[in-house]
Amino acid sequence: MSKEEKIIQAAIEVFREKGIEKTKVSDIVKAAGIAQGTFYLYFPSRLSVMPAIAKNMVERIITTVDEGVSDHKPFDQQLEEVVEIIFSITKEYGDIVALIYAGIAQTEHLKEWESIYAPYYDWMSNFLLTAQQQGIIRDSINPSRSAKLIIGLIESAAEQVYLFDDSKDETMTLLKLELLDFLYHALGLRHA
Amino acid sequence: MSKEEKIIQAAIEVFREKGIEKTKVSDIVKAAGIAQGTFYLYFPSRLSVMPAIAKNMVERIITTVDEGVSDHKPFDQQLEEVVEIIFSITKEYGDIVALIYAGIAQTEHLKEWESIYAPYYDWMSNFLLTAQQQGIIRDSINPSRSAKLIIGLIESAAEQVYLFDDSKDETMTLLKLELLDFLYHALGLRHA
Amino acid sequence: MSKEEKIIQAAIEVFREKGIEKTKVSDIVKAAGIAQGTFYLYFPSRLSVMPAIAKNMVERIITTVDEGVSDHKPFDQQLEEVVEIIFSITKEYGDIVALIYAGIAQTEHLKEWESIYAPYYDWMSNFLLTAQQQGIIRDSINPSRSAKLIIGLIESAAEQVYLFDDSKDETMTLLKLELLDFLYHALGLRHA
Amino acid sequence: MSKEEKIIQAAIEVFREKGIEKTKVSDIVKAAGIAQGTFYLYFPSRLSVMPAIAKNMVERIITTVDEGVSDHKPFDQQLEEVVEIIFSITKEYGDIVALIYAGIAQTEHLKEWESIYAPYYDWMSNFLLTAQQQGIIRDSINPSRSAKLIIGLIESAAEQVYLFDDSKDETMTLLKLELLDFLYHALGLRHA
DNA sequence: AATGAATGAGCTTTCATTCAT
DNA sequence: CATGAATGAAAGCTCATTCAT
Repeated sequence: MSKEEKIIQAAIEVFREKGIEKTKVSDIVKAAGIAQGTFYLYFPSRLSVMPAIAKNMVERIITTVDEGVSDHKPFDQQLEEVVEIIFSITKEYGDIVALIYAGIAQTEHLKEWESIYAPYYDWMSNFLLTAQQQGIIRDSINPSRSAKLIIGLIESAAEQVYLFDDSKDETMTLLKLELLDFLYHALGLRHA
Repeated sequence: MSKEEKIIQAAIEVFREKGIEKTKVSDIVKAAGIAQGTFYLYFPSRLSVMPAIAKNMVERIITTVDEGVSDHKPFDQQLEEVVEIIFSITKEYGDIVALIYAGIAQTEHLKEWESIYAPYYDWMSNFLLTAQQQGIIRDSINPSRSAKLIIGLIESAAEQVYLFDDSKDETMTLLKLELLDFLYHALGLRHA
Repeated sequence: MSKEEKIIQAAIEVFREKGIEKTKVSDIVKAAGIAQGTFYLYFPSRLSVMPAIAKNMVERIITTVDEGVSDHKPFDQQLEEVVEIIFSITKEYGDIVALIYAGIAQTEHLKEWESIYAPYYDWMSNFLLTAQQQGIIRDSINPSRSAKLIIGLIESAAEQVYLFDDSKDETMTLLKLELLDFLYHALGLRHA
Repeated sequence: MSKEEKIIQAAIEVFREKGIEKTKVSDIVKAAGIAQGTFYLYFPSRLSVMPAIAKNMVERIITTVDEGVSDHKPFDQQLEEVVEIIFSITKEYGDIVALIYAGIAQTEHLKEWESIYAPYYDWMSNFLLTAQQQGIIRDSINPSRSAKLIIGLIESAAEQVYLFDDSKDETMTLLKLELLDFLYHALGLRHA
């Protein structure tokens, strides 16, 4: 693992543990097993790790979604899988993603967030396009625009559950079902 | 305006201008026209203004939504108004809300966010319930759960446009239309 | 003694002891008996004390010269006194003046040095003018321009002796005599 | 040009541009086109280039003076040439000499300054001695001691003009004339 | 001899908080 | 209630120096 990767991994670890404001560069380098100065050979300032972390996280998310969806299953079940995966990712990484978003929001890097998310939106856009071409979802859907809506929708639902709610399992299950139903209707799902 | 309110208004102003991490207590008190020490008579620490700001902001949002929706119009037009309002609120306040959310996320106050948002969800929930009782949206909608979904959906769409996009008007209009269409389908809208 | 004066006195003391590069703000505040942060209430940066010190030093020098010269004595003896005084000031303060000049030279404050020295030059200029009006020194002397030459001359001679030479007393005495003789000739001294 | 010379030249260049405190070893090596570590093969520490630079500068000065004075001209014109040269050297190198002196003053190398200047004083001393042997300047002059006085005098006059003054040409010309007149009288110049 | 990545001690500066008035 | 000078802990960052290659 390169020094840069070490720093990113260590930063993720420490940010999760202590939050952003309380994470010092000294904590990161200690966790990474490198010297204080070495940090600054790879990142020009404390907060500039943020976009790198974000990229790393989003890549993980995309990989997980991409690998987690079963190619052969019908679309409605695939969509269910997508929701499941995003919920479970949010459960696992949601805090850190929220944290990082917060961290980026504080810097001048906000614009980068968009490009970091781009491949995620692309994946969803393709996912919708395929379904549309097979006549499974309504023709009036614009895949690329709806991709953003859907990701926003699922993520915000997941955040509701994991970040704020006292998260009784039941609450989560119910919201997830409501969400799926919502999505099916929104997409005009026709059973193929 | 009481000193406390002065502090809150000043804090909003300064946070917007300089971001959270870069806003010092000294900036806030200067903008508020009070002495450094006075701040601590009203708030125990620098970040403890955050929840107060949040509350203030969300109250404004709810008021705006509540007053902005025309009682007598049909539901689909009301929904359009809601979307319009949330978009325009996000345009105006989105940066500060994101900031505050970020600020709160960094503290132990995260849980408070939920209670601050509660009346907002309640409003939407009632809005849906009314429509449902009038048979305008599908029966299978659970108003309270869908309220959260819808607010999350609309807000994330608005953020897409205003925080990240280069926001050509066209982009915004198209996403808004897609969103409305999405919502109409999701809610199983029947013209009354 | 005001906090600002305390800082200046302490800074002089510490700069002499440790030199400029090795003097930390922490040393100064320790010597001044104040808190680290208090320093920055009075001076915006570590090196910005320099001009203040310089001013203080030059004021001392002028006072010493002014008080040290006997009004009633003949000019040649007064000039001897001036030389004596500048030599002894250089012995006492020369290191710190050199240091400060060095310190100022490193900053953007160099121009200030001129205005700090101005009253010193003025004193000398008046001293010469008086003598000239009494017909004691040649008429072709321009008091204001020669004032600068003479101060530069005496100071550089004194520096030679105290900063570089191994400073045997004899060396010093001889250079001082040479200097006086040099000055008498230069000024075209006529015994009144 | 050897690596060592490259370093010295680069250091001169960078010190002039950025001042001493702000010049980093990394700046010097970049300007010299060598690697960071290579610096330490030639100089044991950052400030140890200083005496080398000083030596280099003073050698240049002596060469310039020595070559610039016309052997065959009468003494008073030669002296005028000396003044001219020292003024023009100060104009060109004065800042860096002041800087270096400052730099050396901060280190333990101060004593070296004396030996660096020695050949300069020697040149002037010989210059005076020759004139004295020809009966052109007064017998009571001690060439070696007056050499130091005169160099100090001319240099401080030149510094006045170039480092501090706003240096109108007129100011400079007048001070230079005053200085020459001052010197002629001081030396008891007799036209041969 | 030359390199340049890595080091880590240590600095300046900031700023939330306190408290005597 | 209000003030604002004073505090001092704490952290980001720099950069001279080293050393494995």
